[in-house]
Amino acid sequence: MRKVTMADVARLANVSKSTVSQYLNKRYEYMSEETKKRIAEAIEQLQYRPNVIARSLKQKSTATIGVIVFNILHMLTTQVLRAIEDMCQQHDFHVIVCNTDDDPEKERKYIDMLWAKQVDGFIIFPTGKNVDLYKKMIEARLPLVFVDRTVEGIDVDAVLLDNEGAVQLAVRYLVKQGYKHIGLVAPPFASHVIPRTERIHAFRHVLRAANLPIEEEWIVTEQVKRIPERLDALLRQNKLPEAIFAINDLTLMEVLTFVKKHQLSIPTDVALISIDDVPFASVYTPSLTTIAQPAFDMGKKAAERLFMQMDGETRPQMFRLAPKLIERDSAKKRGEKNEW
Amino acid sequence: MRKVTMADVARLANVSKSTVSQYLNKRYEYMSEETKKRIAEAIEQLQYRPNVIARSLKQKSTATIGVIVFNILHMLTTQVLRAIEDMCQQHDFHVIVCNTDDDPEKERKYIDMLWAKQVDGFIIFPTGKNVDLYKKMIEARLPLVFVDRTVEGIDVDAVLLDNEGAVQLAVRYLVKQGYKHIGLVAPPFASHVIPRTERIHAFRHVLRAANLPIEEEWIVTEQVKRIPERLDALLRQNKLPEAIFAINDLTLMEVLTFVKKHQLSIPTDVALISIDDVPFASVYTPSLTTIAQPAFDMGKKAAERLFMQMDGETRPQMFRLAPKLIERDSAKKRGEKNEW
DNA sequence: TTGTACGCGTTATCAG
DNA sequence: CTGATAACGCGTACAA
Repeated sequence: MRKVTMADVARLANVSKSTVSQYLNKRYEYMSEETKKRIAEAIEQLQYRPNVIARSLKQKSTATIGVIVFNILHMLTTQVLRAIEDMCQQHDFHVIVCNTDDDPEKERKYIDMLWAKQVDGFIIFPTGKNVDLYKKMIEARLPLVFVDRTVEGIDVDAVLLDNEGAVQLAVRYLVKQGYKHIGLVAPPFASHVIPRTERIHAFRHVLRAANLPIEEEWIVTEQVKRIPERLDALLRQNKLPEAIFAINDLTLMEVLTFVKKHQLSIPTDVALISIDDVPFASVYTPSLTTIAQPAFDMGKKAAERLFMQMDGETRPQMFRLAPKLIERDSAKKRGEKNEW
Repeated sequence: MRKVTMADVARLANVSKSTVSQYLNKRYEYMSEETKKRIAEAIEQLQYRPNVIARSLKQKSTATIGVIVFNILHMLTTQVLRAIEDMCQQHDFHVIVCNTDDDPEKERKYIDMLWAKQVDGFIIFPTGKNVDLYKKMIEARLPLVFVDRTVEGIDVDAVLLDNEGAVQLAVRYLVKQGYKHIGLVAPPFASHVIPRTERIHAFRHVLRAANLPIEEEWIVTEQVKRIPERLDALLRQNKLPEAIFAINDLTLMEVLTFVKKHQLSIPTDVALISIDDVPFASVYTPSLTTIAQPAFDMGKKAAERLFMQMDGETRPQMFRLAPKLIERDSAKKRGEKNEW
């Protein structure tokens, strides 16, 4: 059961390989109907499938891109990926997906391997720790788009959330609803994690601009699993802020764990808003007010830019996509009667 | 800036291509230190990266597998995928991911394209509608594993949830907690959707075995978006069952929407259990009792079987992985005081 | 309109 | 220990 090749088809159809090739590439302008039919029959009879690998070798294009993410289990990642895959589908491209778990070593290995595999481009959620490699990719003119994070000193297309805008949306909303004592909950500060850094930074910025007090105790940046106990401590001291802003879905979960444990009432005891529109936001009681990331748009944009790069030279650009406030009940006006 | 090839390295190192090739493949047994060094230097200087595509052509292996799923956005899919990717990472394999949206046409196209791309194997969540193609794949000895669903008449490795067991776990638990009037909520019946079919079927079976009444009105199989209204109707007629079994996460969401709308109290007004351990199960109030699918194990098993097939012949086998009851508060004993 | 011959970048074989 | 040379399967001038 040897693999059938073009030569086999040619032999059976009694023509040469090139004729078969022309046929496959629809260059039938000068081909007799008779020949076409014979080739078609031979292909059908032999169940011939062109070997794209061989073609790639010649044409220097694999119609495949590599997408390197931290963890496909994160909702944002999944959605971005889905959007990328949809775009690729339209261009008859395929997507190779790799998880780095935010480990620079894994990232390096994946980039090397996919590069060797001749992928036509990369969309990466960068760990930020392989600056030399990123530079080499750019030097080699490998189409490349960063998503979610950028890396200082790397001049490349990047598609990010407008984090400052997201924080503004959240904090201003809380303020408008009458909350003045606002806390933030985030994982530990890490300068290379752009969204986190920007959000925490913007938080201070926005509070200051609104003339609100910045209480350091209310800026909880902590290992995710230890967030509930940090909040516990605040509660014990009776120092819980009136409202909590969770900077992403992971931290939101911890806040909810805390809230549930103490049977606090939202938003009466503490109001709640978060970035990432979690799927259960509307069925939770009370329904959760969130700032949604335009995940699909981000994926779409990233893919678009990548295809533009593959089509020809473009200048690197940074795109900040707009977040969206989805108002529900968890941060309703202070003192206002809640209907749930 | 032409791509640098092995020939360039050979020229610079003053050896032949074959020697470079040997070097790369670590066949240095009879190679002089001197030569080794020269080659190493040339490679470094030229920043040479072997072209895996060319190698694949020769070796008939791409170290790449195709994974074809309905929709990467589903939690089960994401988790299975993550497990597959982890396994592949260990074998230095890559994963191409494709979404079919349960459309047989898309599925056919993807299989054809990936086949042409010479992937070394397939893991598929099959739509079930391309029987001829599946058969051709098997005929061609293409390593293949089905996940989540099987297809009648196709003799191939398949990794599935033990659906009957999952339903038993759910219903027996409800019964043990004192519930007798149990309803089921599911998307519309469709014979090729194995999990759904098996769960609905098993539900009747288990009820019968437990000598419980099978009330047709309580078996709600309906378009997901219309589920709440179906439940509304039951409620209006005062015919709501004591407990509801949602056969997956999607339907669970609809039940929760219904519950929230009417401000019903769980489990007092209606108890709730579902298949799929949604991420918010423990922070919801009350926390949700669920039947968890062993998604990671499923992915791992599928990948293992695929690698076994690639290693040599194996006999097709069906694997039924065990679900797990995660007891929380949404289906606590009828009449028992709840502490949330 | 079709066939010949060569190139794509690598590996395998076999001399030397 | 190293180097020619022939594949691998396909695309494409160029020749016929």
